[in-house]
Amino acid sequence: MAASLTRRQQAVYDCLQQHSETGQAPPTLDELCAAMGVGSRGSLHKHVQALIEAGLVEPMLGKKRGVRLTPQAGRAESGIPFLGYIAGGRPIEAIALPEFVEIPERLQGKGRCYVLEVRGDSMAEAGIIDGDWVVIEERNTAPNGAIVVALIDGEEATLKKLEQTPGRVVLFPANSDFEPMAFAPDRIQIQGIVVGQMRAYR
Amino acid sequence: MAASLTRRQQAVYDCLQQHSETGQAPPTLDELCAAMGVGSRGSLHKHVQALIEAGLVEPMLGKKRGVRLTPQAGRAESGIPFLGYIAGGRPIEAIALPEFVEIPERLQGKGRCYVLEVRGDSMAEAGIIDGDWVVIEERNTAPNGAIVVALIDGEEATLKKLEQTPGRVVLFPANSDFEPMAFAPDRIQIQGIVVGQMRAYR
DNA sequence: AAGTGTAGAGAACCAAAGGAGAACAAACAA
DNA sequence: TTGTTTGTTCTCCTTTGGTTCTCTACACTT
Repeated sequence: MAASLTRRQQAVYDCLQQHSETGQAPPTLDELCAAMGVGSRGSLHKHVQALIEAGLVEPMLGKKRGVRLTPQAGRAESGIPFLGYIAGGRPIEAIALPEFVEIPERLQGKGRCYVLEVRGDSMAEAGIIDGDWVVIEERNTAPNGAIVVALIDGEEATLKKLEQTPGRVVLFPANSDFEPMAFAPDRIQIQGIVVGQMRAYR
Repeated sequence: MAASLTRRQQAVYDCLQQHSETGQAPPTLDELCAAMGVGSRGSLHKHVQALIEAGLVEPMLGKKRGVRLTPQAGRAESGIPFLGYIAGGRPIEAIALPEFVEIPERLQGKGRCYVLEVRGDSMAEAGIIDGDWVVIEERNTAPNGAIVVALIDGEEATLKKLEQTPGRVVLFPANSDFEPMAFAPDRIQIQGIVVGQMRAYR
């Protein structure tokens, strides 16, 4: 996506951002034309198309026509949200007001991601220890062997390695002090998988 | 390579750098001409070409036309450099040209930092495993218990936990398959300490 | 004086960027 | 329904800007 924008594309993008800060509804192409001194919708549309391809702007909602541009909502704060803490056997402890943290692209998944801080050493032998941050990609399925955030009976959230067979789901801790746990599939709900991890030494 | 810039080339380069510090989009040749009091694009282009060959400036992205000069090379990138690989018992294996990676502030030290990729599992029990990236803060001293990049006899670089007593330096791996190693202090040179670590799951 | 390297001017070329406007289609309003 | 709005696609055109070229001028060396 690194294809950099041309001048005009940049100008259109700036204009959209500026407009979005006013909190009003996204502009129509004609309004944008007027704002930028362009006489033709068709011309402007090319730039907008380029922005869409660059991933900087979201196309119209679904299939509806007669709708306006929506300059990608979540882009305001860059980074991904730090949501709280995860410890085996308790619900995720959310913090009141999520902060946003900058994450190297390398650690990010494709979908929506968030960050949790790990409590406890139940995954220590997989290199995830108390106080580490894990980057979670929101998903409800996961391949065998992945480290997942699993919700047990809708209440306990836990970080474990996943092994599924038809009719059985086993959650493996990576710590010989803990035992693997087996469940019927309908008791387990996968909330996301670990795509990245990091740790600060202080 | 960058040995001999002519006076005018140097001037153009300075001008480019100065311009890049304003944070604005790179100038066109015409704009550069105006800024330097030159009347002809063709003349300026020769200098720019020389800078490109000297490796001081990146040419247009791909062969895109209508695009501007991007004086990439010499300037300060955001992020910190990824320098290469560290494996116990070998010199740090540097990569040809360092890339820059964005690192969350949380993982950064106060001083100059760089990133290395860890080879091998000699620190596995400290949660640092093969393929992890570690953020190193450049220092030549370290407190006991810190994980450091240590240079042994000026040649082998290794990642170990440090324990110093007067007259003796012990490097502890965090893996029971490996043995601690003790050295006379003058054989060990500390190159930096680990301030952060991260890992991508793929 | 001849040769060499640096510097500028200006013309010509050409592909990309940008724009105008028509025509069409889907959504909506009356 | 009909007409209007708005996004989309298309063709044709102008402008912009990097590239290449030749020609000239100056400074310095041998």
